[in-house]
Amino acid sequence: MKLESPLGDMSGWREVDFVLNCTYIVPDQVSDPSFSLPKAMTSIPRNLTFEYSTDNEVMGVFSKEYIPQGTRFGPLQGVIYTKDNVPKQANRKYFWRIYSNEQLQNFIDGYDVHRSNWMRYVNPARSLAEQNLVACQNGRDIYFYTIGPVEPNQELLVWYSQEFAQRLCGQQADMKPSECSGRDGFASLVSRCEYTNSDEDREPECPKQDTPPDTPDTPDNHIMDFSKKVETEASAGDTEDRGIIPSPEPQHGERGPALNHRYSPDPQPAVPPQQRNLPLHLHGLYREGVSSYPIYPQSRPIHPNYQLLPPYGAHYPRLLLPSYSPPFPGMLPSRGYLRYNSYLGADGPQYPPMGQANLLPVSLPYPPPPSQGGLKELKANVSPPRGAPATPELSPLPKPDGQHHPTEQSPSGFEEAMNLSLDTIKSKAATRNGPGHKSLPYPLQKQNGKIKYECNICSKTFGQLSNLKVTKHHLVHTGEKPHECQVCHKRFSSTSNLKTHLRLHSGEKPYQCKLCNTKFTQYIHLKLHRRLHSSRDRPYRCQLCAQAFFHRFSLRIHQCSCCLANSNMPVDVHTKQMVERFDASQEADMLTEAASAMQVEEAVERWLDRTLEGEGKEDQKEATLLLKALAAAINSPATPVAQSATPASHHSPPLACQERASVVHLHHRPTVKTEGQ
DNA sequence: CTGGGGATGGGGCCC
DNA sequence: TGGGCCCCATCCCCA
Repeated sequence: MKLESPLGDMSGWREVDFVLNCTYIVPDQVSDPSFSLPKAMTSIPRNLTFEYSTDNEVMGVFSKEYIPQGTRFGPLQGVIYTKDNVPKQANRKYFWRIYSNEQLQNFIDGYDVHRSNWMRYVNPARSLAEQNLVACQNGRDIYFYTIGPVEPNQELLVWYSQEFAQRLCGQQADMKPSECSGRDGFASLVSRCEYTNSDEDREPECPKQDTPPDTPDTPDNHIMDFSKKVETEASAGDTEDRGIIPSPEPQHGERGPALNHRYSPDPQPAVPPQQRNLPLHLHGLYREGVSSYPIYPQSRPIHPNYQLLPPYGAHYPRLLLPSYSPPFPGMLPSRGYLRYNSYLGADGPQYPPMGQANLLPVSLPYPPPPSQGGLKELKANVSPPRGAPATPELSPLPKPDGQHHPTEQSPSGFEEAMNLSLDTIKSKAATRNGPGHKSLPYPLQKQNGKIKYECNICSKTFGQLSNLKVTKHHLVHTGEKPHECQVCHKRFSSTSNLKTHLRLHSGEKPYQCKLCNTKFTQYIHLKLHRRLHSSRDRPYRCQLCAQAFFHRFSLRIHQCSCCLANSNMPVDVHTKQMVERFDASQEADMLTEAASAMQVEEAVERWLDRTLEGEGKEDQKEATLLLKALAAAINSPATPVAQSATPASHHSPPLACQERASVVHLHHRPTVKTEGQ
């Protein structure tokens, strides 16, 4: 079922309309300034991810989940140049023009990966059909708006808003696609816009200043001139950001859904090499109808089995998407680890501190931006995610040239270990590595003779003799959610979480409170709920100390260990607490009140085994005491106190009498599975 | 403010 | 060794 776009047709919208009708605001991730990855990498919102080429270059930006129409990303960040202070050596590949009152006001230069944000990596749409973002200037910022629902794993592809294009190209904006079809046509149009229209006609007061003539030092100053950008980037050895080196990419129309899908097992485009030098960035846009923005996209081909989620699902409970400030990119893509890890090389000088874009004060030719206008804009939540390390980055600093040195770890090894897409894991394990392929990107340490695996992102260590824990853990960093609910298509990082979630659809509530019959889908909820019942809800009360229990057998243990058997001794507070804890445990809950002594004993042992793992010697001692208390409870004859301690409604014989014949074997007895009632 | 309940991250066991 | 599964603590939202 395809849902109607709630905002309808946007084709006639002005930039202000996008501002006022923006439905969701997705701020950039706020990263720790001390984190060494460039801001262009770390700023990508959590619901987006990078796509990487086999050379670990950023090929584009993809959605990780459903993104509704009218979602705003941005603003674009970069170095601000006024038209007068553009350095002559400036590389203009990532220049964006900011206009005020139809006058060129300044440029935003996204070239520097430390001062620009993720938006520099968004590719231009090469057809109307594939476009899903529109670039708008709001105030003196540039934002990208979704012009239709964006499906999961779909590439974000942007084109200018109509007004934006008109500012850039003036009358050329009305050109029909046929007049400008093809790459050369677009390039020539851009040149006209740059030199004839914009600079001379529309901005006579600042001729050529925003587009100085070609020089060997600035070979690609044709803003938006795609072909030049590609050539120069590829030839100039631009190692600062290797992500912008063109990667194989099919022409529009040849780009199939497989390439658009992140989990595509074989993203190699089926185009001749000579056709692959296509632009990766908006500034060299090639597409038909350069400046028109006439038709909002028909739906792109999507995953054939995908069904649209409700437009305002659980991930969009509010206007603002949650924004974390991870010390490492929680948005690291599945394949991105390869690149990410290249930044975590073992040596090399530091990156310079990330600069902050020096944004100019806003002087609005348009209505004020959301924060000042009618649109509700919430403050980004910059608190770190749960589980994020307090110390953000302990790994070795990256190489400044971004070079990857896969000597000790082959790219395939990283990819194998890190890409937790099930498809990828299975296909690659089957086709290339096979089972037992070992390329662990984790430092292995030995502690007390045991191998420890350490996550090289957050330095968390895992003790199990398997890197499984680490790969599971790594989902936290990659954001990968390989397990999908077939009902609502929500994705989860683990099967367990998915299973829990499925109970919501099935209505199954397997955990029931014995006292009030309230049912829960998660055991922890029952456990929390039980705390609500005050002692008056605990029907089994000791008449000596007034302590109450949920279970009669707990009372018996308590009486024999704390109040009766040891009445001539100081009350062991710890043992008392242990009995109380057991009484509230799942193991105790699983027993009926008519449970045999052996069943109670086994339940205690199970609970002790589970509870005392990792606890100290004192706890072990208390466990022993509890077991002794249990033995005493089971073996001691019933006492008048014990009888009277049980509620009148419970006239069954005391546990000790019931099971007098039972022989207490605390160890080495067959396991009796006790089912819940 | 409190409790219900969904989601998330993670540890451990079994096969 | 790794996939599946269970369990748990915690966070967060909402009524």
